[in-house]
Amino acid sequence: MLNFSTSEENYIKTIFHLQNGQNTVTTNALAEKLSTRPASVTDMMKKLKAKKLLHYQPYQGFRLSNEGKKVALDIIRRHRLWEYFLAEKLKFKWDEVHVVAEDQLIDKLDEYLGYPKSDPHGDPIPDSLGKMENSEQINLAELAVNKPAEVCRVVNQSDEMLELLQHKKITIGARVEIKRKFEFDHSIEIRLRQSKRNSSDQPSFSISEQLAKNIFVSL
Amino acid sequence: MLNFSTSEENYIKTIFHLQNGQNTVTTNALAEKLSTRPASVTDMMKKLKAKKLLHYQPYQGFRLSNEGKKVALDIIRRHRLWEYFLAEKLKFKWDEVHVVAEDQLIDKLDEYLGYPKSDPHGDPIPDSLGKMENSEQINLAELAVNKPAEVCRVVNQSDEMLELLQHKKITIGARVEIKRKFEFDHSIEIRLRQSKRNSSDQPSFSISEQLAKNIFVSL
DNA sequence: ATTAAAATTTAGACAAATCTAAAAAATACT
DNA sequence: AGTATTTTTTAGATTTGTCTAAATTTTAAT
Repeated sequence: MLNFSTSEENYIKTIFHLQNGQNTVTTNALAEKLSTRPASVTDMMKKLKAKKLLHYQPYQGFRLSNEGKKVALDIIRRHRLWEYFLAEKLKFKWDEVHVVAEDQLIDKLDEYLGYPKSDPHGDPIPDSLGKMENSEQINLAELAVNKPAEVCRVVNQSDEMLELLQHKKITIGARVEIKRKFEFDHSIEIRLRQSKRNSSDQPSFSISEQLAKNIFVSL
Repeated sequence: MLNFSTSEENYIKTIFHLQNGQNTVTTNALAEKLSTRPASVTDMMKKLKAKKLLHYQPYQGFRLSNEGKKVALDIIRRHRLWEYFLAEKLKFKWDEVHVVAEDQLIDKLDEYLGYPKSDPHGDPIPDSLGKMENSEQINLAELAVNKPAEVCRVVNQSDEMLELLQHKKITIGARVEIKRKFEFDHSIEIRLRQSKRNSSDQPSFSISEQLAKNIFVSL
């Protein structure tokens, strides 16, 4: 099934409710229900007709096609399950569930979840005042093998370091991971991970443990 | 705190992550991270600067203002709590939580909630195939006098209706009966019956036939 | 210190969703 | 039936977020 914008979904859902049975829905009725202008309704009707979600002849009103009804039911299902969740789990009053503001919702969700301090990836969750546990930064030499991390600080500004950073394109924010650690010469083999765009990994290269200790990463 | 579009939020969150510490973020870095074009980034930066969410001088990179950081933390909080919920309650794998599709989400939510058949207003919830129970319900205006029934659905969510429900404590599942119908002004006198147990009746009150038509009951 | 390359911004365009004002069609009213 | 009123549609504009291509600024390299 295709994808619809929030606006399209709103129109579809509202038409479904207005066209009890097989009645045809009028432009004005729909405009009023959606608090919009008749002209906007007409515009949208053309689009929904083009997507075969409804039957529509100019000046004749409209009704959902079978496809449109399917979409409507899917939308209604989502909205009602969501409202059930708000009332049943987050303890909103049953007549509040329509107009729950984002902030309220998040605070209740936080409460419901038991004020977790970090998300499934281990990233810290700020509290409602924006306070967040300092995500611990560790130096690159201490990073576990194969664990991607983000370069967040470089404390040594020696020529050697700057040379390395520039040459290997290690920048703040770059994602890196360690491929291997070599005990015998205290070097580590690392690799930059490009963003999704360019998903082909860069070649790996080695740097000394000494230098690595000056590069800080966060998970 | 003001309101931001999804797009703006994405930019703010991403800048926050890129500018670990007090570094300045570059146009290209941001464009790559967001899978968009540098020109689009510049456009958005102008907007965010106008909203005082970041410091920005052309060609000089940008960093979030204090206000911008506050907004970023709020966004991050929401996203991480949501991911925590997906993983902890809906049992998504920790590495799936980023890219959960709407359909999957709703099906898991349905499962988590125990496949409820109606929402907090008593409206039936379609199943994943779009099938919906239509239990025989009649509207309160059509209920016979002195015949107790159970409120199972309220279809009109106008302010007037919500006011009435709250004031008179009419809730889904409440037992009601009609004491009299007044033809002359199209009003009906109704009374809530407490549970069968406590049969001490509440005071009765009148509501318009018009409103009553929007309250559905089952016998 | 110029020049070449890379990064960034501007200019101009487009799609989505809305609006106002005006035109056209349908309906209601003598 | 013929006019007035209401409803609906069209035309043209606006806002948001994006894009491409060209211009500009910064940085790197000889």
